[in-house]
Amino acid sequence: MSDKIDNLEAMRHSLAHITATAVQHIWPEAKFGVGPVVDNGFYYDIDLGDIKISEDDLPKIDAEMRKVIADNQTFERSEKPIDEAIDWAKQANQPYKVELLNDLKREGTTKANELTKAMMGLPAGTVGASSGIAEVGSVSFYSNGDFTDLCRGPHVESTGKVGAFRLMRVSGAYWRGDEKNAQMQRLYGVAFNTEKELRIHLEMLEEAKKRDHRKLGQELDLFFFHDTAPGMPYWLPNGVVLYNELIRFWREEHRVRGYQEIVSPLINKKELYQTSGHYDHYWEDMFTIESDEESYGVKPMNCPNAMVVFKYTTRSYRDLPLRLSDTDTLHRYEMSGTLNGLFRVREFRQDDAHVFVSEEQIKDEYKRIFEITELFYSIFNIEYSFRLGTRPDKYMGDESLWDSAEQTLKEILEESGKEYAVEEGDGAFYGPKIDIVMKDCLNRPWQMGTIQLDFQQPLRFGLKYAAQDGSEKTPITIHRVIYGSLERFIGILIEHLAGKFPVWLAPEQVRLITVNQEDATLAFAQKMLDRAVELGVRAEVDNSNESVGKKIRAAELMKVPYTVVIGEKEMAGNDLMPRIRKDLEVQPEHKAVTIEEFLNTVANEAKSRVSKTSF
RNA sequence: GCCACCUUAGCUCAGUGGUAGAGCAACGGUUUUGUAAACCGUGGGUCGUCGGUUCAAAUCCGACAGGUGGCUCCA
Repeated sequence: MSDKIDNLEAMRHSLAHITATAVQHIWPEAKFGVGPVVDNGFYYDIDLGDIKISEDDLPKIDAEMRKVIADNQTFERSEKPIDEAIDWAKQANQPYKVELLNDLKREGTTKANELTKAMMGLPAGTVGASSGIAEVGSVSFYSNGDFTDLCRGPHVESTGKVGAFRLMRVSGAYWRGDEKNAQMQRLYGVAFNTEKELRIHLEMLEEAKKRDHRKLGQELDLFFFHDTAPGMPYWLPNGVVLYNELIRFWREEHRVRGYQEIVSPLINKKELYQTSGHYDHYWEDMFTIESDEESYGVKPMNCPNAMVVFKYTTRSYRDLPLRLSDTDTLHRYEMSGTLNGLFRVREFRQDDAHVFVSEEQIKDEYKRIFEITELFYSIFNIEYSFRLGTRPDKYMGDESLWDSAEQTLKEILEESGKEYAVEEGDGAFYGPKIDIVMKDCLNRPWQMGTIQLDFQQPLRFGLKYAAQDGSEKTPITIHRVIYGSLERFIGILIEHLAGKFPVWLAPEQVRLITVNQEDATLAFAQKMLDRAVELGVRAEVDNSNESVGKKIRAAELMKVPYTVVIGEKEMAGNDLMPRIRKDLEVQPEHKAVTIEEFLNTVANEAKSRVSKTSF
């Protein structure tokens, strides 16, 4: 770790501290939670009772912070034995700090200190003020001016040395992340060493807004949301092209890899979910229907139906791995506050498949699935990472089975040589999983694909196959999606490409622009359009009574890959000079081509799903 | 669901107590255009919904709906 990073860390810590200082100056009754450093900045959780901080209060807090900074107060570090610290916190009327300290006492400060040292890269056993590590049994405090806060540090020397920052927003946050606890108010800030870095960060945020998939979804006429169905997208013709092309690609690649597609009911009796176990774990998050005195659930996932399909007929070891895929529409009653454009919706489709395997086949099948993953994610050239989710608090089945399943997934990940993170307790209730995570334009992580191991549902549904030795065995199910949901994937795709889709995905691949409104010009354009349609190229004619410049601009704004102007020259038999969207260009000077060359090239590019033009 | 904020024409936005405005888009006309915005004109809004305060509400208050940023949740 370089000094600069350490300094940035200390600086952000100090700013969180200064935020608390300012809040206490303004609202002396404030009770403080925690104020950690996060990506690009810091936050502080504060309980002000009935007083609600709104964004209008930020300038006031900011001004107070800058006063403290202008004072250049020294951060005085001190240590207290844990019991004294608890007394201090009680006296200071800081119940959250008392709670933290009591927990620290229970866990032992040694462990906490060693953890801190590990984070700071210091050797074990280091203690004392110079290292910033408290003696065993003690905790550290930092004081500046009239404010003292329990804090592990490190801090900068004085309040004047904190670089550039900006308070960004305020939001609610549950104490210790548990919704059963009191809701506190969280003040967020970003902070950098220099004004310039801060400015660059803020500009980046502005740029990110331009590629927000919700904004581009509207500008490019891809989809919209409506009060009639919150959280459920209406897909417009342009968006449906994207949707269908992605599914077409998926079908082609899965068909050759032995997947067979099924379709199953969207509405199922509650008994199905009782059998699968979803009734106990998921019923509250489902849309439900009472009809003919029966209770139905709108399906939130495909697996129970896939189990039914497996059980439909006798199965043999010869059938395994049995790979059943589907893209049925799913509904989940997500909490209103969590809905977010295409990233979290209540209605969506997954590029789903359930692979039924014997225990010996798990590893090999996982490898095959990893290969598919690699293919799909490399074609879009978007960064992704793996995340292993282990047994959650709410789980089904016995622990030893979970442990061995988790071990298997770890081995698979290790063997794949890919880096991965472990998220304890993040598995599905029926088994551990490997998730593929991608980031949106604001760097927020989203779970995309997921590959889950399931020993439970096959047991619950009583799935059996005839083994080679004539015995009956229960298969294991691998649940897997590559894109994740088509909705979320399209959202990520829009943001990463800023709406500039490769030719194979572009809703409109070619726009023909007429120079004038003469009948002959229109007829010529129409003939070229007919040929394009014949070759499977998605083309449109813009014959509006506008200047060529304006029509070019319109095509450019819709991010159409190819624009061709049709006028006297073309009609006289001259070659076309297609205008190529900048990001597709391989060379600034493109060559003239005949209509046939042009349309065939576009058709081939779309078919081979290349990301650059060959003109 | 929780906290804060937002909702005015198809879109982007102005309008803070005296019965609604602009640009773009749309439509009509003039023009007949050569690679990112020709010109003139026209239509379009119960100011998210419902209720309240007031002589008077887009504007103040409340509820609800939808959305944004977080929290929580996340198969």
